[in-house]
Amino acid sequence: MISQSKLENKREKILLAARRLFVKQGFHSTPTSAIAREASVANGTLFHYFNTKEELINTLYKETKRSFFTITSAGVENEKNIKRKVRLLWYNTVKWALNRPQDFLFIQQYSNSPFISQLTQEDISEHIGFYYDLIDQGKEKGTLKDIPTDLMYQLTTYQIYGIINYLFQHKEFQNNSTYLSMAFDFYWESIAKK
Amino acid sequence: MISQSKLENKREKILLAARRLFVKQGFHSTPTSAIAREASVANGTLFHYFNTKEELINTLYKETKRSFFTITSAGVENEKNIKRKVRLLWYNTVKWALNRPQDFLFIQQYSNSPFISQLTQEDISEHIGFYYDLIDQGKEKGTLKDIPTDLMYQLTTYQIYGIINYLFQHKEFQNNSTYLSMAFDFYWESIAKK
DNA sequence: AATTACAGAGTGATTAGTCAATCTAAAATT
DNA sequence: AATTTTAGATTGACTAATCACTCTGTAATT
Repeated sequence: MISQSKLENKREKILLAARRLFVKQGFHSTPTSAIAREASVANGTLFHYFNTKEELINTLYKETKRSFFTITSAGVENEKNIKRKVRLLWYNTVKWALNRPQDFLFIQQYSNSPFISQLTQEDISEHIGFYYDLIDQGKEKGTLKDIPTDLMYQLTTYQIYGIINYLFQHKEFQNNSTYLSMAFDFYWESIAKK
Repeated sequence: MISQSKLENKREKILLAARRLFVKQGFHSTPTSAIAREASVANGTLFHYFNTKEELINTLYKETKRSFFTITSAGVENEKNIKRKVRLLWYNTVKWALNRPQDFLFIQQYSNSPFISQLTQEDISEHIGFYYDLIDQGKEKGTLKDIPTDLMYQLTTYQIYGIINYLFQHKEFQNNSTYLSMAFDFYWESIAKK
């Protein structure tokens, strides 16, 4: 079906254009007209695919987040111990962010914005169980420190944000495996039981 | 001079009102008219004190940030060793955020927004030296781990953000000294040399 | 023939910022 | 001490621009 592919094409172009502009200027200072222009479609076309600007933003967020979870959790289940699971998750996450800086910046910006709706909150908790289970497993086996699961989740999430933002500012280290390895060790030591 | 005090009064009222609304709704969805209304001043008065909305936002950011540095670094110089300095800084920061959630949320939101101007960046680096020096001292004395100063700064900053956001969600722990102490220990262990 | 994709001019609402008029209070003059 | 002058504070109606979204017509697809 050609129309189907065309359909997906324009919809996709609008989403990509929106993300590019949102990251650069923020939601509220990016008019829908600018998004349409950037996507090379007419103003009305945007509203053909998304009823409101808010719906566009929420869709973009949800699709980005889903892609994030799919990519970063790939293969983690197959690793045989906690440390290897955590390491793979860490590397997947860092690589994801470096390969798709737009996505990372968009999510970071979005999750700190007062724009967050219940929808978003629910959407997060949909995937969060995966992380909580991993932390709980690690604690049970005595591999990870015995601090509250949700606290550890929060702290490690922010720590990864930290390293990613650092790597954005220091492009020279992005492919430096020694450096990345050091950063992971720092991370691991902070959560592993001595 | 009474007029002087009145002057400061309205300016202050506008800044406070702006922060309240920005935290709730974000910059771009908070019209200047709403700020004026919230501050109980006329529309024109806002533009008497701030030439543009952007100037208002930047002023608010700079004043909040200055207050942050003043409060959180209070007394740190007088502590006798690195761990005590770091601990005081940590507690000052956490308390600052818990006592002034509006300020914290505003800064967090602002620093992740694409709104950041060069001005802002310069403004940050004005104070950042204090932290860098502390980290360097700690590394020299062998108290802190030997990882790049700016990386450690980034990681620890985000880690504190993490714990603060956690405490916002778990008000029951905000005055629990055992809990705070555990969180600090976690923090300290992650940066201290074993 | 019927449905869906797409276009882009058009609309009412909202916005940042202006402006001319009024008020206030202190300084200058009598 | 009483008065006038002056400078800045404050107001809110106003404006030009911009915005999200609609509507109507056309082209493409089934």
